[in-house]
Amino acid sequence: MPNMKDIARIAGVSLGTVSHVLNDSAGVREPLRQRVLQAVQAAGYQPSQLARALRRDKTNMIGMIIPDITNPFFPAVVRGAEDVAFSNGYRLILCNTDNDHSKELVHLNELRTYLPAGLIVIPSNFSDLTAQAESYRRAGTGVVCVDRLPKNWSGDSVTADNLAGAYQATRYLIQMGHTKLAAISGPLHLTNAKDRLGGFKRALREAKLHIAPEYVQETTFDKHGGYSKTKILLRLIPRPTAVFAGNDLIALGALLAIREAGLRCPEDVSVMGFDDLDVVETANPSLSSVSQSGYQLGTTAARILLDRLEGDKSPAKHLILETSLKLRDSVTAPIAEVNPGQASNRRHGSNTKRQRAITG
Amino acid sequence: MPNMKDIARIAGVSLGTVSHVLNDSAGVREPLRQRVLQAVQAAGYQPSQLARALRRDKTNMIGMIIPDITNPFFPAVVRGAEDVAFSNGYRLILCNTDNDHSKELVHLNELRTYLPAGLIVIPSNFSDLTAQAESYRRAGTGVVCVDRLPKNWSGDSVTADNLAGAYQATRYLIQMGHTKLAAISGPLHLTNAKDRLGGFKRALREAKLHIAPEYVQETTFDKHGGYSKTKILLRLIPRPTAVFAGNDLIALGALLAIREAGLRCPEDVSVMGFDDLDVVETANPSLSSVSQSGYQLGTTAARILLDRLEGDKSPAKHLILETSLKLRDSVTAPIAEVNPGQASNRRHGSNTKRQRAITG
DNA sequence: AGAAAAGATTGAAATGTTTCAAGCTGAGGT
DNA sequence: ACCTCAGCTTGAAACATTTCAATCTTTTCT
Repeated sequence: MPNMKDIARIAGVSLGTVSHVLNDSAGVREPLRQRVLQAVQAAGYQPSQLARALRRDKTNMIGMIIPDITNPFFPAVVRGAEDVAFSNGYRLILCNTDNDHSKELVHLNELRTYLPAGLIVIPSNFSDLTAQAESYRRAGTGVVCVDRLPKNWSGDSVTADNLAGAYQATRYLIQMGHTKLAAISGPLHLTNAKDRLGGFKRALREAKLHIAPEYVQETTFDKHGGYSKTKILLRLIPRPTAVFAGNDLIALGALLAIREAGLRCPEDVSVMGFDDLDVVETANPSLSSVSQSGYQLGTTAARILLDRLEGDKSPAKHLILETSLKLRDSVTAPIAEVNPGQASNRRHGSNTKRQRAITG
Repeated sequence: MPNMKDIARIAGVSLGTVSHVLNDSAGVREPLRQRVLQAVQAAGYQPSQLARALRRDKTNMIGMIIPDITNPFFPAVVRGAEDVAFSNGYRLILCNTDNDHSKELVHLNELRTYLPAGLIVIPSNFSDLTAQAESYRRAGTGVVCVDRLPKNWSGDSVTADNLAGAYQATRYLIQMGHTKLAAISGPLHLTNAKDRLGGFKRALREAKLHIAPEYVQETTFDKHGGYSKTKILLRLIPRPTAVFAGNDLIALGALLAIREAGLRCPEDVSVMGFDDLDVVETANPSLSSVSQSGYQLGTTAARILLDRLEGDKSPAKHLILETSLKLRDSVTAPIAEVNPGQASNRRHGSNTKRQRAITG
């Protein structure tokens, strides 16, 4: 691998000149410039990112810390971030925390020694990111939080409008005629889970519907959580006719539990998910869900970070992205109640293209 | 951030001694050792990975190049690789190629300037990895290929036993009584697609079944490909009673097309997938599939790579991981043919736990 | 006890950049 | 023709480590 010294020799100029040509860091007269550029071409020279980073005290790598790439919501976020980062010359270092804040801490500490230009983080459970980010920021490293926020977070963040999305979805369920609603929330120490439940409750309040506390269950954001909590909900009397799930995985678990209980969705129980993962379209039945764009979450976070790296000193940004309601087959009016026509209509049209988006 | 010089000063020793203590690169007498260690503790010193890499001419980062993290099969591979890499002190740089070999080339070239310790690659379409890897190897950087192989690949590789998996699945379809079989293959320039189709054809040959060429369709490894090719297959006369899909996404697309054609799966058409993604369990109907472990693909590749980095000079390894057949609701005997009892049995038991694994 | 060998410690060079101060060149004004 | 000044160009220092050769200590053997 040729280095800058080689280029300097080939072009017959000094080391400094080569550097200046490469970085536009000082005016270099055209003939010299050309000689350098040609030498670079001829030798196939590529500057060592390592040496450059050492000297500059900053790499062009972005640490991306997420709970688990295997969770179907996160890949889109990562991809969004990678696309923006890559096209601006940055690379992504991927770290999985398994939602374990001590593993997150290990990543945070070890990443430091690589001098990343910035961090994009989906915080773990009980994340201590707020404290850690402080020390990163002192070193001039940007930190952007995505999807959910750790305790006391005051830095940049990008999240979906979880509250509005859940509110809208719940209001829709109520409009369809449901009054026996239940919710299965994600872990309530996560801000996104909390906001979603908040939206659910607000819609209930506005409709003057009261539900007993056991109609709201809290669990982990996965299929098994949805499955086991749905089993509990289905034993309640009166049985809920609609379940608002904290995310799609919970909703898929709910579907399983409903089927296993010998009940049908949506005839006996309607289910509403959150996230609108690709897979819910092929679920049985296809799942109605609150749609949020993980990809956009990722691109937006990366964009904010890059702006910071380019010197944006404005106060912390808290971007909230819109959600929309995707209606499919898992929600219908409660059976033998108001609007039976609409209900049956909804049940039979299993044409895959049927899908309405209510935005805002 | 304290550096080694600070530690040397605090401990009252030379720079070299600190380095030796930290790397065990030379015997250091206990009292000195302790002083150094204490100084490290006291100052909270962490060595700069950058400087170390510059000097050693090698980072502890592993470049992971994959088509698209958003494709549901790949996250598990990445996660497997990350787990092994992380627990051995390595970090993963994630690069998406979108199956575009020129984008792959860009990544390959740019990664070089970071001096990665190794590369784990799921090659893109028409990948030129073979040539590129040569230059990496000359620089002492290991390259391991996963899931599918580029042209003329002779280096380390880890793949699933695509041929055996497809063979087994097809034989099962034949055992169930199907004679009108069809296949929707992934792009045949990809080795995994080719092997799967090979397995399919071998099973046909052994059973002395002949099918016209139009019963084998080739498409991309995604839902849309499966959807559009299934539409073609369903128009053939006689209509196939079973479709072997090149992967689960194709199979999910097939499910859509079948439903849209007013037909039912499995009653009218059985569908067999490949990969056994998490999501196929909740598909409608739940999908029978050839199961392969993406996670294990990832861990195995990382393991091989790390062994190489630790000096394993043995000849190129070509690991082939076993697959197993996961039976769910999307496959049944052809209707009104042999074995009607088994068929109806299969159709009605939609208990999610029903699932048999036939291994080997 | 003395010499040799083995082992511990050190200082400096080297890794490939960027950047800063200093020196150089050439143009423009007198 | 000389001076000034601006703009180029350069060489060297700095970044934080590893490693090698050299020096210094200790141990071991006679």
